[in-house]
Amino acid sequence: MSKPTRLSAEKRRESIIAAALPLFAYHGFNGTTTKQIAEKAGISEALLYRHFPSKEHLFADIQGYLCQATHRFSEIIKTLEPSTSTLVNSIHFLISVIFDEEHPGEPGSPTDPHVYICRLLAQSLLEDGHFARTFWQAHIDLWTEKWEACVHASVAAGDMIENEVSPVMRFWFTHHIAMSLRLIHLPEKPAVDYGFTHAEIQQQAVLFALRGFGLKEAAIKAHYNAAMLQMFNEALFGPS
Amino acid sequence: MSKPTRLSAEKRRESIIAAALPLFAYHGFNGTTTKQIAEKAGISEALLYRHFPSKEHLFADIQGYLCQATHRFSEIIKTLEPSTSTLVNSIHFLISVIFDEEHPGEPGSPTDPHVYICRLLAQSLLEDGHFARTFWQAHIDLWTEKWEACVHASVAAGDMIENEVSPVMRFWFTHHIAMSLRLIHLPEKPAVDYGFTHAEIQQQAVLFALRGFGLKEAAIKAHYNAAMLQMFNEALFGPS
DNA sequence: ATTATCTATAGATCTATAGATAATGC
DNA sequence: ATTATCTATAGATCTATAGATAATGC
Repeated sequence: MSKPTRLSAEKRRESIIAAALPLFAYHGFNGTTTKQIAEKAGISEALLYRHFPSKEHLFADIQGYLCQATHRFSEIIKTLEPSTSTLVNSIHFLISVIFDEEHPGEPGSPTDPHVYICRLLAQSLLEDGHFARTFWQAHIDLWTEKWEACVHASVAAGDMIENEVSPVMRFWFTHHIAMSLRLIHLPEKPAVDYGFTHAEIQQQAVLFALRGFGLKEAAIKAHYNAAMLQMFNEALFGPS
Repeated sequence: MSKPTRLSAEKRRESIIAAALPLFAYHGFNGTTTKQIAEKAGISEALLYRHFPSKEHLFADIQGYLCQATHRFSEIIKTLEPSTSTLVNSIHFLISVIFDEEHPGEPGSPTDPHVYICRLLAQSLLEDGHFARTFWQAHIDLWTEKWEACVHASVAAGDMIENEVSPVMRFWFTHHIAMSLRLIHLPEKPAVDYGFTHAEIQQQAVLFALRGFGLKEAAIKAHYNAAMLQMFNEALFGPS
């Protein structure tokens, strides 16, 4: 503790960011002190200020770092053929990705950054919204084109009722349901007691969204199999 | 300014709460100083502490004050007969109430407290969620019973496809769409550019929700007339 | 020789209180 | 006599910097 390993500038920067991210996410910009960050990173406050000119800069750098979209899915998406099936799977996937994030054991444990991102997004919406705007622009643009194609394909296949709601808006509404669910589950004790398990809520959200899109009942029955998708997910990401 | 009117304890308390609410809403608990509150209320910090033992207490009292549900609608709701029509109107109304709140001119202008409530709810979700839980419990319990009745009536009338999603959950999903829309429009520049006007977004959200509920196309066409409801709203609440 | 790191501290706030003063109501 | 209000300030933080020291790499 009093003998911190000496790191290269780059590594130290990263270690400070890694220490600061959970603190900012859980306590907000104003609720986090440079002292806390330094302590968590195992360094002095002075060193923090050698790497970042100010607390604001550190915060901005963290946000910038998170905006570098994971284009990991980008190529997978391109390979998917536009169809009802792809649409259904995508809706399920979208809701899962946003709503499924497991709670980190202790605040600050090395979990995937999604929990932190959701908190920072909400914080951003309470401020000028700049981070949220940039983040969504970077990430969502990858999807919309394929989604629109899926809607058209689904209508053409007779699986979906043609309707006046813009395909992109339907996508956003689905996203928004998942986002609110996530926000409500941010506190240790969820802010709403729905009376259903996490899996049930998720499944019902997907069904609501599928109907919201205008999918016909027969198509839902044919293409949406929650249990199967659950297994699919577990195979991909490991059991929850 | 330097000659503040002398108020009764009760009136002064209220004036402090009125001054503090917008500040807390816009800058958060940590982002608001007792000095700012005192200045806005036109009093000294010392007086603030005569009325509230601490900043935390003031904040808690504000939240408590906001949780006293406006039971204004409570009686109206009781009179509504469960029907497809009532369901459609309620969905429209729910989304309007949450999403429609106009932006206050300057932060702190005496607007209706809804804008502030939304911000405080979001802040609460980033903390322990206690305020959000209490607020929703107080307000939403009024609705659910009637809503379930509407869903059953609608199914019975042949307007809605019976489906496995819990009626209450369908209500929450609708609420959640509106809440996310509101959150995204909290910043002066909305965090998402949907490419539609406010009215268009709202109308599409209602249609998405109606379909999400399982309403049949014929029933939607028969009962949902956005333009008419808009006029209805304006007659009730004045033109926006 | 350069780079990473620390200790110590200045200067600015921020919450909260002590103690004094002015206005009201009986 | 009571109640509302103020000025002044203590004590605790909090951000950021100055200046010194220890480790690395050529």
